[in-house]
Amino acid sequence: MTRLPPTDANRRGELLRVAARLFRAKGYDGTTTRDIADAVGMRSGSPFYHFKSKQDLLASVMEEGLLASLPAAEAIAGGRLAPREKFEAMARAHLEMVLGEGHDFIPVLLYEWRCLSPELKERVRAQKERYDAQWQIVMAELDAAGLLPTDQRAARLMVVGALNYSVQWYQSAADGPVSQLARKVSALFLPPEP
Amino acid sequence: MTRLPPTDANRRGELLRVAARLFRAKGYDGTTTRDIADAVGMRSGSPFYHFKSKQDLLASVMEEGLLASLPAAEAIAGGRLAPREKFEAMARAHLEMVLGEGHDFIPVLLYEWRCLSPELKERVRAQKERYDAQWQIVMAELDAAGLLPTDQRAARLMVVGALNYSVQWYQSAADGPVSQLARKVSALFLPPEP
DNA sequence: CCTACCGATCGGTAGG
DNA sequence: CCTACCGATCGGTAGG
Repeated sequence: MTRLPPTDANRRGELLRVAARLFRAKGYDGTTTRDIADAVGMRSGSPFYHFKSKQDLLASVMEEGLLASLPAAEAIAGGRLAPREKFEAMARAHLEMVLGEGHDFIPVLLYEWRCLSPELKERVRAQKERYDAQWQIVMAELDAAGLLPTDQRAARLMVVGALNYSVQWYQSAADGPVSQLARKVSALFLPPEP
Repeated sequence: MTRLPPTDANRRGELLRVAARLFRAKGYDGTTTRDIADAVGMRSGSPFYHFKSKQDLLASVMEEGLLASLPAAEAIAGGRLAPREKFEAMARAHLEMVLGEGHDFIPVLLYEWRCLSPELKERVRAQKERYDAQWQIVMAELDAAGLLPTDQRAARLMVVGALNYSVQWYQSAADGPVSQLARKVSALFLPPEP
């Protein structure tokens, strides 16, 4: 581990990481800009040198999370796996983004959405929809293979909901690794293999 | 509709209903006790005549929601329906508590849990566990009938997660009535009928 | 339940 | 990025 010299760019990155962690743990309204400044060793006014406002920091956390999640999702959805395996791979990647060590960005997106102003919602929405579109691809292929017992929209929202809710209860000790959880999700949602 | 004379008891009830609505819409930390007082036509200090603190009001909202949900859940779980029908009835009741007109209490429980102090969490937990226990009964009967392709705990948490997440996307116009959604949930989670 | 109020805190800014 | 600060707001209370 070499320590980088502090630059504007990596100070900004530190603020994003720390803000994500605190927003997740205490909520957007429950976290003060002073909490964030303290956690990175800045004075209370200094975060506003890097971000226009507290809301801007929140939106940036969400964008960062989506930007980090998209490549894996696109690779899986656009790849050549069979529908069943594609579904499980997508579930595993999704769980990783939501439960993985230091992955606080997507939970913030999920739970603090209403704290964004309408304009900032618009700013984040485009990338959010690009992510949802990957799930739609996977669900459409399942449907085409006769593996979906209900309509694609309802199925997708239920699956994603079940995965997202895992942040509320998952403990790696009790529930096993993420890959094992993904297998259970697949067993639960898809009809048994013939 | 007859208008009741204002008593301490029904003023308290008004505060609970209004607080539930505002906590759900704007979050606990995003709602001020002044917002709540305004919405029921009181002065800013008056809610504290009915509740010791803002946190006490939050915990009371949650308890109220659980107290209202428990009878239906216990009737279904303890009833004589076949496992498949019992599951669907439970899902419908759960969706009703989460999506129904004026039912803001349970969503507050789901999304503002972390805002409670440890002592207040303890106060609410007992009733919360009583509700979860009804789901456990239903899942155990499904399992005994060979209708669960994975372990009961994981299945229960996924199902409840999928149902709870519906508050984020459900629109009665686009998604149909709750009873129809419950049927889809049942089709998605349970193996096809022979 | 209202009046009148307090102490603390908060997001944000000017100037360097 | 720090210093020094402001205007606004917030949960809560004493006294009636």
